[in-house]
Amino acid sequence: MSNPPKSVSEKRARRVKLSDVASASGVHYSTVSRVLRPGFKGRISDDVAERVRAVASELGYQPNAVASSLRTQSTRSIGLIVHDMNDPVYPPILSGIESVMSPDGYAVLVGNTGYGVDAELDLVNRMASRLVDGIFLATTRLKDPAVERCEQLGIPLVSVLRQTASGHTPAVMNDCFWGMEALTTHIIESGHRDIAVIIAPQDLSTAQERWQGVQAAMNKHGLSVPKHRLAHVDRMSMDEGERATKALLAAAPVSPEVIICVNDLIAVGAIRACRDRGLRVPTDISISGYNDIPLMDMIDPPLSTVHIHLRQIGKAAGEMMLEYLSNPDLPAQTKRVKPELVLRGSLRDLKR
Amino acid sequence: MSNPPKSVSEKRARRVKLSDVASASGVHYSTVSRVLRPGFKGRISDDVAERVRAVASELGYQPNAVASSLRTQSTRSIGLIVHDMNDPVYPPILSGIESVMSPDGYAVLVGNTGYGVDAELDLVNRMASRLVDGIFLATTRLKDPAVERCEQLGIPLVSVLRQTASGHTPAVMNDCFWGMEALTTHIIESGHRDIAVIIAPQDLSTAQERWQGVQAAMNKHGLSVPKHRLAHVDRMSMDEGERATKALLAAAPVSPEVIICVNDLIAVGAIRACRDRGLRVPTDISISGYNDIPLMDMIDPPLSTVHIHLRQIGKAAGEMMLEYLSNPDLPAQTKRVKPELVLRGSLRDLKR
DNA sequence: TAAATTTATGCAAACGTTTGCGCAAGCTGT
DNA sequence: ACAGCTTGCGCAAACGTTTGCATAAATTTA
Repeated sequence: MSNPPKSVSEKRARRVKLSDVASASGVHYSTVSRVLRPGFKGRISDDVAERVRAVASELGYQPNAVASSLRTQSTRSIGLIVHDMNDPVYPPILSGIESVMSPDGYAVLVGNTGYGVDAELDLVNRMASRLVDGIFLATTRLKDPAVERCEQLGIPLVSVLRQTASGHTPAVMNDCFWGMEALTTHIIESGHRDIAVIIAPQDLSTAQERWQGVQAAMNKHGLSVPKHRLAHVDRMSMDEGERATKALLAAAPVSPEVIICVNDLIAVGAIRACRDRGLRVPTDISISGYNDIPLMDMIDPPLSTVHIHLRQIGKAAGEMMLEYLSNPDLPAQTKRVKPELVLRGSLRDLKR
Repeated sequence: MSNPPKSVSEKRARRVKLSDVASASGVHYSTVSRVLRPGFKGRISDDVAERVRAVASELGYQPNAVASSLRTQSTRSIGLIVHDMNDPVYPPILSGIESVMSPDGYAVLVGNTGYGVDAELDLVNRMASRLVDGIFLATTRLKDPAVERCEQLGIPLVSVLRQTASGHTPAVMNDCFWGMEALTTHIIESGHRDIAVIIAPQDLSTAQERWQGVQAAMNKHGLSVPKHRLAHVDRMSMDEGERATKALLAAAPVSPEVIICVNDLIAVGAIRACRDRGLRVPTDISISGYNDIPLMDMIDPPLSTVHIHLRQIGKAAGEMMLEYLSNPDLPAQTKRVKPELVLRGSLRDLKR
C-alpha cells in the first residue's frame, strides 16, 4: 500500500525567469522584458536598463523561447524535410540554409522521409504542430500533398532542388535539364551511339528534367533510347544502381557503350556492377553520373558528372525563405542555378 | 505563363484549437484535452469521447505543441550538436538517433559548431532556451564547457562518439583505442617500420585514443614515432589531410613507408598529396584511414581502414537518452562499441 | 431509502512571455 | 501657474494547453 519514497531526484535546475530578474532589480517584469527584448528601443531610461541588464546577466537569465513563441506566434524555427540525410546531396544544402538562417536566430528541425510520401505528409503535420515558421521541402513531388497541406495551413514553403508541376511553389532548383542535356551532348559528340540510361521515378522534377535532358540531346542527334537500354531505380543508393545496372546488362546480349546515370550514387553502383560482370570502365563501357558529390574525383575511375552548387542553392533557399517570412504575400518565384559539366575519366572518347 | 492562384491577403490560416472543438461538440475544452491527449485513459464516457474525436478530426484539429510545451515543461525535442554535418560520420548517427527517438514523437534540432568551442557553448544555450528535453553532443572535448553548462542547467546529455576526461558523462563511443591498436599492429606485422602518423587535436577523446592506440602497438614492438614523422590536423577534411601530408613529406629527405591517418578524409587527402609528389599508393607508400565512411571501397586505391558502426552508435545513444529522460537519476554509463578492421588495397604487405 | 461511493465533467489556475493601455511624473510654452 | 506633451514604467490580458480540484449525476451499499 505505501508508496516507495520518491527518490531524491535532482530536479531540472529551476530556470530564472523574467519575474526573478524583475524582483531582483526592483522593477516590474514587463520592464525587464522591454529592456531585454532585442530590437526594443527607447521608452526605458538608461540607468534602469543598465541595472536590469546587469542583474539579468548576473542571474544568468535566458529567455524561455517556448513562452515567447506562444505569445508571439513565432517559433523562429524552420523545418527541413529530406529523403535521407545519408544522401550526400543534403548536408551541403543544410549548411547553406543554416548559414543564412542561423544568424537570424532560426533553428533547423530536420526530418527524413525515407522516401515515403506518407512520412512526408506526417512530417509536415508534426512540424506544423510545432509551429515552425516555415518549411524547406527537398522531397517535392510534381504533385505533392505535402505542398498542398502547407498552402492550406498557410505555412511558408520553399522547395529545394525540386519543383511542383504547376511551378507555383517558391523554389530554388538546379537546372537539371540544361545539365543533363549538356552532358548527353558531350557523350554523343564523343562518338557514343549505343546509350543506356538509368532513370529515377518521374514524379520528381529533378528526375524528370534529367531524363528530358537526355532525350532532348539524343533527339537533336536523331537518336533515341530503346526500351532495353532503359532502367529504373526507386531511390538514390549504390545498391539500387548496382541492381539496375545488372538488369540493364542482362536485358541484351551486347552491353551498351555508355550508361548515363541519373545520379552519382547510382553511377558508383553501376561501376561496381560492371566490374562484377568483368567489364572495365571506361575501356569496355563508359559511365556518367550527376551531382558531383564529394570523392567523385577520387574513385576509380574518376567520375564524369555534372557539378551542382548545392551549398549555394541552400543559401539561396534560405534567403528566399527570409523574404517570404518578412513578406508572405510575395508571389511565388523559382530560381534556377546553372550547374557545370565536370569531365573526368569514366567517359571514354570513342572518336580517338 | 499563368499566375499563381493569388488568394487575397493570405494570412496564416487560423488554427483550430481546443476551444473550437469543444464548442462544436458541446463540451468543455478541458474535456476535449482529456479525450485527445494520448495516453489518457478512463474518466471520460465512451460516447462523449467518440463524439469529440469525430468533431476534432472533422475540424482537422492539431494540438499546438508550443502551448502544450509551456504547460508541461517538455518540448519533445532534442538537440544534436556536431562539428559539421558535411562530415560523413554524422548523418548515420543522426539516422540512428532519429530511428529510435522519432517514433516517440521527438524532433531533432541539429546544430553545427564549425569546430568552434564558442559556437558549441552558444548552441547549448540556444537549445536550452528552446527547452530541448536533451542534447546529443558529438563534439565533446575532454574538458568541455558545454558539458558543464548542460550539467549546470540540468539538461540530460548523451555524448556521442567522444567522452570527457572524467568519464562521468553518459556516452556511447567507438572503441578507438582498440581499433587503432589493431590496425597499427597489422601494419607493423606487414613489415612496416618507418611509420608516420597524422593526428588530430588531443582534446578530443577519439583523437587521443587513436593516437594512444598507435603508440601502444608500436611500443609493444619496440617502435616509436620520431618527431619528423608526426603531423597534425585541426579539422577533418581532405584539404587538411593534404596539407599535413605535404608537411610530412617535406620534413625528411626520404618518405615514410606508411602514413597512418586519424581518419578517412585525412587519408584521402594524404593519397592526393602523395600523388602530387609522384608517389604511388601503395607501391611507394602505404596509407590507412579510420571510420570507413561510404565510398572508401571505391576510391583508388581502396582504403584500408577501421569500420565504425555509426548508425548502431546513434541508435544506442538514442536509447540511452530515452532511459535518462525517463529516469534522470540514473548514474552515468559509458557504452563502447567495438569496430572492425577493414583491409583493402591502400596498405602494402612488405613481407611478400 | 438514505448514505456512501464512484464516475463523468466543468472550473480555473498555472506555464513565462509580449504588449496595448493607462497613469503618474517631468517637461514645455504661454 | 497651468494646460498640454512627453517620458518611463506598471498593470493585466492574452497566447493554447494541462491538470488538481470541485461538483453533479449515477451507482452501489447498508
